[in-house]
Amino acid sequence: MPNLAMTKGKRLHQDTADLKSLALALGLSQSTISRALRAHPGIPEATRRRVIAAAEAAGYRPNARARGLATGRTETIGLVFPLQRLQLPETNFVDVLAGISTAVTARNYNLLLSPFEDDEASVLRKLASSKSVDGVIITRPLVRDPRIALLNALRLPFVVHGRTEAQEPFSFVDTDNDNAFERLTDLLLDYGHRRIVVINGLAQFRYVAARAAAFERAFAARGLAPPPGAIEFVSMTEATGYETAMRRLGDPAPPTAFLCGSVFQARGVYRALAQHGLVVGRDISVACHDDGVRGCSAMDLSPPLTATATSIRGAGEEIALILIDLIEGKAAAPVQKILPFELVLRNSVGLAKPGA
Amino acid sequence: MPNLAMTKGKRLHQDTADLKSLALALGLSQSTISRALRAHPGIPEATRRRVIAAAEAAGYRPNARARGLATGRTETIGLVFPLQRLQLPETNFVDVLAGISTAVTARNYNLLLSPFEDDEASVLRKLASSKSVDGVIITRPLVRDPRIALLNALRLPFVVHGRTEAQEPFSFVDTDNDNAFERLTDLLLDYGHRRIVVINGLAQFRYVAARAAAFERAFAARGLAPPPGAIEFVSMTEATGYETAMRRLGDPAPPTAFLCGSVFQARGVYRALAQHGLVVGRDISVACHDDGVRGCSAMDLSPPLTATATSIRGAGEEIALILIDLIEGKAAAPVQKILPFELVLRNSVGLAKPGA
DNA sequence: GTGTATTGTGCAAGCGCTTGCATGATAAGG
DNA sequence: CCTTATCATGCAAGCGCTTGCACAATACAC
Repeated sequence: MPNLAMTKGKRLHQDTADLKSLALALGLSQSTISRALRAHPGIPEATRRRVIAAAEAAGYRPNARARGLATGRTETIGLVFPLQRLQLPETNFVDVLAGISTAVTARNYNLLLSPFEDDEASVLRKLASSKSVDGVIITRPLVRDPRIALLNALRLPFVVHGRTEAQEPFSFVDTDNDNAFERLTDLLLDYGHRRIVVINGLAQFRYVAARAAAFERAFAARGLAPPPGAIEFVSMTEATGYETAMRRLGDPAPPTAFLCGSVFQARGVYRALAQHGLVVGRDISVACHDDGVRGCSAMDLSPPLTATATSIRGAGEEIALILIDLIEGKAAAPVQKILPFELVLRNSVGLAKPGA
Repeated sequence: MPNLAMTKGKRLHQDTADLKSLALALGLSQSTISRALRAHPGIPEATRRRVIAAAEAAGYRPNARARGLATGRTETIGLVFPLQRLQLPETNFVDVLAGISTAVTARNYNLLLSPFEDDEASVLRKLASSKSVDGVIITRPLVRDPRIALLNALRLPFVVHGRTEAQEPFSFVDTDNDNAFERLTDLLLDYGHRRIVVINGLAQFRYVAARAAAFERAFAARGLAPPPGAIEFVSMTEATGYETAMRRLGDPAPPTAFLCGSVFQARGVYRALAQHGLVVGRDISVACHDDGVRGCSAMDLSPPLTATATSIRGAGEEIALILIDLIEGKAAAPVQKILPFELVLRNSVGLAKPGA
């Protein structure tokens, strides 16, 4: 009887490394091997060790498909996203992805990337009905997002990166946008600014709406109303930040402060201000929210930019961990986590000019 | 007998959407359904239509695991990469990933992301023996890369992004680094430059070695020898470009031209030159290779940078397409493709100062 | 009308694993 | 020494699909 355990070393004999041959080689049944490998109770320590040693030597790894078929699990999670988000230069998506990758690796899961061009729903349906993943992550919820209902109907575990309005419960991880923007607005108000322009994101996203509301709340809390047209709903890019700032600086009563949704936009604002010969922190103030995107830190602008800081990568990790917990039954249905932020004061905010 | 084909519409009844129930509902055997769905010959058009309609109505999609187990295929390819490449800000990896994603989506395959921390070999082994993918993509080959032999031994189809020395045949897609660098060097030589500093990548990678050799070849072709210490083997970042340029500008006989491996490095060089009050294209020349990384184009520097241009995203697409062809038997074993480049002349290269 | 193709469909055996239940062996209890 | 609990292991039935082969029905030839 060939003892696979003895043939370790240089040779790779994956070809025959299935349960059956292992069983044959060890003189045990497939069930025993399987249980030993999974550390099921009832298998004596000695046997287990023997099995594990043999498996290792043979380079045995259970066939994922067969295992999946038998268990109904794939130990794979899916990340569903618009293909475009990998193509645009200015995005925090890669950071989220990095976080997810880290968590998935740590938990020994696989990550299936499911980009879509325009029909996200059908990708989700396919993932669900073909049972290629145990759960999915979806991102950037709209203000009212139909995916929640769909995924619930499909009974596919999922975690959303971001919140949304929905009848039904769902799990999400989100930045504390509301409080971050209220805090930033408060700060600017404290410094005497009233003519603040918010360079926000596109209106269809929930987080954008939340930020707008937070901005208004901060004003309202002091019995003030934000100036009309204070909030600009534009994309999250340097170019847009630049254009918007340039345009608003031409206002009859130009803003004394800009509040940006991302460091990308803030960069553009800085460029516009420089072009106008305005010194940030002295002539005009800028603050923003900083997701901690790689290579685009509020700290690296000059002057360094006052911002609410969070780690979008950390969010990615959190999301994946929660999804896996959900899948493994280690957590119950709606896990809702709002990540804290930290306000980091730097030199980009100063007192509003008295005359302004 | 319930006719699933009639119950189309709002209801989602994925729960029972397996072959067996479909067969039952249609009064056909599972084999027939399976064959009809896969357009096997011998199934009359009429039956096929009926089956497809019913399947669609029922939201049926074959269970990927079961199908995989039966066919030995998963229609999934793996991308194996150091987790780190998703964490660093300056990388062309995301662009490659975008290209791969595009191709994979177009060919209706899935993409499994397999990051590793340090032990790539064991990830590859696992992928192979657990049969979770039909093939893998590996990147950035070393000068002599053990992965080739490993993957061949594992009999896992694979395509390498980049070339390497190897006894055995293997498939790859690579930029034409050799000729691009020879061409760039030629250009600088034409302009009279001799004291050129090459800011290359880290020496362990094959493409770095190829570029160094190309540089020397261009000199040799004119019976010249490059100045000693001409080639700097450093990382591909702005910071490194800056530091290296600063250092070399302090040479007793400072370079009259810099040749950079990436736009990232070139940016750093520009910064260093500006700091020295040198005008690019007049006082000193710079050229580089431009992979077309999102958000980091040679065109956007000022002055715009003369460069050999390729599309790293296109390379990603190509790689995935070739791997899929290989898997599907549409291509035979070693497919080796070297992507062309285009030399784009801009304003960053001028004549070497006579006295220099 | 018989013989042979051709056509449409089904049977059943896997694919490689997990797992409920059964079984034989050993240990413990009286 | 027999009974019962405990332990270590195996049997066999799936999981949901694909596919080689067989078969019945129909079409065609003569």
